[in-house]
Amino acid sequence: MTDRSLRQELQDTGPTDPAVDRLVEEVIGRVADKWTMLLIEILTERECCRFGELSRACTGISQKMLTQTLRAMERDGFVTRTVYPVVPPKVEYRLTDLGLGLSKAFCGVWLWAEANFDKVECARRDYAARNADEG
Amino acid sequence: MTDRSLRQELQDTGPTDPAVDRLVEEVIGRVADKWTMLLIEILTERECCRFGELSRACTGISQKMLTQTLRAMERDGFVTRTVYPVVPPKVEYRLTDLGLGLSKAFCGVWLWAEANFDKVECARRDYAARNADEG
DNA sequence: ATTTATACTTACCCAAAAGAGAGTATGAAG
DNA sequence: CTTCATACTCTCTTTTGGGTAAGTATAAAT
Repeated sequence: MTDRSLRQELQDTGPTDPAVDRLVEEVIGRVADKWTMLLIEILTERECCRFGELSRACTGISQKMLTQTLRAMERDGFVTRTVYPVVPPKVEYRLTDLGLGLSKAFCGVWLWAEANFDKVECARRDYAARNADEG
Repeated sequence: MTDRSLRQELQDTGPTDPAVDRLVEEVIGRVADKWTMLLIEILTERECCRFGELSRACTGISQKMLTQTLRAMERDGFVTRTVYPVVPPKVEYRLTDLGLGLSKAFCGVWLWAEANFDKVECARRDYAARNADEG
């Protein structure tokens, strides 16, 4: 894809109504979040997860953040939350179609990150070196 | 793309070295940010922008945040910053190849958001209604 | 009777993020 | 001599993010 066609693809999606713009940006702001992206990736790979499983898979997340992020994802329609009335409690999370669509959209970002994280590291080293000399 | 092939596409990218995982997640954490995404989109559409132009295009951003985000983007190698030694100052920002690649990766997310923000709104209404009754 | 397991919820706290607003440099225009 | 333009930078304050730890419910296992 060329720069030109990319620019067009972004512009051809509509007459960019400012109200729609705000809504789109709100959704982006909500979804462009590390934990949300990670959880969506995990749920894409494992399909169906209990709370504890997600907790173990999502390295570094606290219980609080996990609960909080999952609730937000449920509210936004990305996951379903199924509570089994047993003791001890059992709750299963799985992606909805909407969540799966988001997962596909994120896929490109993950692939880009996997392919380019080394370039980012390089850029940081260069920047640091440049600023040590001249800055 | 089916669920199955998406899962495979995510898994086929390598033996998932935990060290690489952490680096990838760090980059994602850095890049999955509302302002970064917005600025990359604006710079994709306009190609070359001065500070003030970005400030006007990126509704709601403060000067401080704009400077800060642009610096981080420069450090990570997504934009170049060209300073013209004139008065009043003139500084131009434009995407690097790396930044353009990221822009393409984000493209899917923007298109998804434009196509699905209404479904998210729906989901939120449903969730609120459900919790008003039963919660 | 006590422990265990699970998925939370609540309360408290700190650090980091982010906004507001003033200050800076400087040459040209009036 | 004052004003203006631009792209910051600095300081101060508020807001948010996110961690820790304790509490809850309850049936089954010991």
